[in-house]
Amino acid sequence: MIDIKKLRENPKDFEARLRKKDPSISLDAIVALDEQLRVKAAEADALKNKRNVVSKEIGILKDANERSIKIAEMKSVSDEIQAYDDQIRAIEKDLYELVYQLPNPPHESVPVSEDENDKVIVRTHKEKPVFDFELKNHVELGVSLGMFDFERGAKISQSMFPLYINEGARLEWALINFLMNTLSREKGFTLVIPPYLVNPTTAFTSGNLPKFENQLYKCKEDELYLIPTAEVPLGSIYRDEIIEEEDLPIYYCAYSACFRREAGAHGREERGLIRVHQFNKVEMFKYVKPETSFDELEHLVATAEDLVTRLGLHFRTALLVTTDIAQQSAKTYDIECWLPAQGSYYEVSSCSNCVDFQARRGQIRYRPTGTKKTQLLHTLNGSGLATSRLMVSILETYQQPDGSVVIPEALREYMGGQERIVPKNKK
RNA sequence: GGAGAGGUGGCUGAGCGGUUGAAAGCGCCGGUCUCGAAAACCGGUUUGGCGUUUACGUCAACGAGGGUUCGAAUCCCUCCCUCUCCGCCA
Repeated sequence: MIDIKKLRENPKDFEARLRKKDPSISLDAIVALDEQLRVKAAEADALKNKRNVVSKEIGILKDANERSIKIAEMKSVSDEIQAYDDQIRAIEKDLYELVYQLPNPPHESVPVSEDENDKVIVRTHKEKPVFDFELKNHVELGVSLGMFDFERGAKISQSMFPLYINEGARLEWALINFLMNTLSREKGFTLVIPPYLVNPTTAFTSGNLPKFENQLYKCKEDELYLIPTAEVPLGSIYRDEIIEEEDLPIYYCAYSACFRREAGAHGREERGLIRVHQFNKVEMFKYVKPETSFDELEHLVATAEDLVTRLGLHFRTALLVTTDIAQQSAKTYDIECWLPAQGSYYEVSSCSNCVDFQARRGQIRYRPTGTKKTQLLHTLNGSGLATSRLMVSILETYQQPDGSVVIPEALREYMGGQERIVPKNKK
């Protein structure tokens, strides 16, 4: 959520910044409603003050006549206040409906463009692997190796709900273990197992509600949403709390299944595991002091890059343009792995600095040492990493001419030393 | 799921219709004392909005949201959460 006080100071400037993200944004209605709200609230406050003062007098008055006169007088004041409060509620409702739709303004360092292809490739790692045989894509590989069964997944649930079997499931768990171990043992992240179903306030804090409700699975009876990423529960751990400065920064990581309705279009090349309704991801989340948040973002990206590097994959890191970053983010880097059979790069991690956008929604604050005044802190999130996507890149990158797949060295200790996944008929 | 009890400031815990934003104790911060510390004593110690701005004024908040009332932490309704007992269950 944006800072309405800052908006008030210079609406045109604020609007210009927001338009870099979404050119259709106009703040005129918000500014007008905010002005109305403050006028009404000031008038209502004056009346409430009067009522408070006189009500106290009534409490100590002995004379019955005087009492009933004042009570009658206050009765009409109260009616007036009631009318004001009704109006204020209506204005607030209109105002916040609009404010909740607004995205986080992008940081100055983000390239301004409406074309996602204008993203800046800031780093690449390793060369593209070269193959001297005909490549299979991850679906062909995974199915022939008995790792996935998409038909039966659809039978059990729906299409785009994958079923991992045998070495598919083992490799997925190996990846998750590798990521969780590395982040917790070497990178200073505290391990978390969060709830996968969250209440509306939690989904609001992350930024998913109200604007993107149609992307979430909902348990209507219980007013709960299935999480689209562990970012959502991790970001509400300290909601409505005040943290001491000395306790910052706080790093958490969590594995979770992620559930997304993916309402809208998907390309036909997004088969297999690339875009599914349920996938696995290890998520990193940071609570930090505002002045450190952009440095923390660079560290977060470096951490994610290190994870991909250890898996021996070719990837590139992209700084996304203003119109391509998520609404809650001020600046986002994507890490894109090379998918040799598809001949394209695909996102395996997205690292964002949300600055105070989520902190304001969730009232997550800290108290700078030696001061009385609290301040909103900054939150960051990054995939570390999306294992279902990684699986695609690993299979396609490590495939062999005989249809087997070599297991990346970093994962072997989590696979009981196994070095290769081979087709059943060759075992 | 059934029956009962309860949710108050960093914590413990009073208040149950009228100077209570909230007693008291603990904790914490500052001061006195001390070579220093402890003890003792004195003072301070929630958060947010609006307006002026070191000070200050005012509104709001006692799980959340509604309602009753001139006036609500206190009464009523709905929801959420915690605890105890029973049931069920990995």
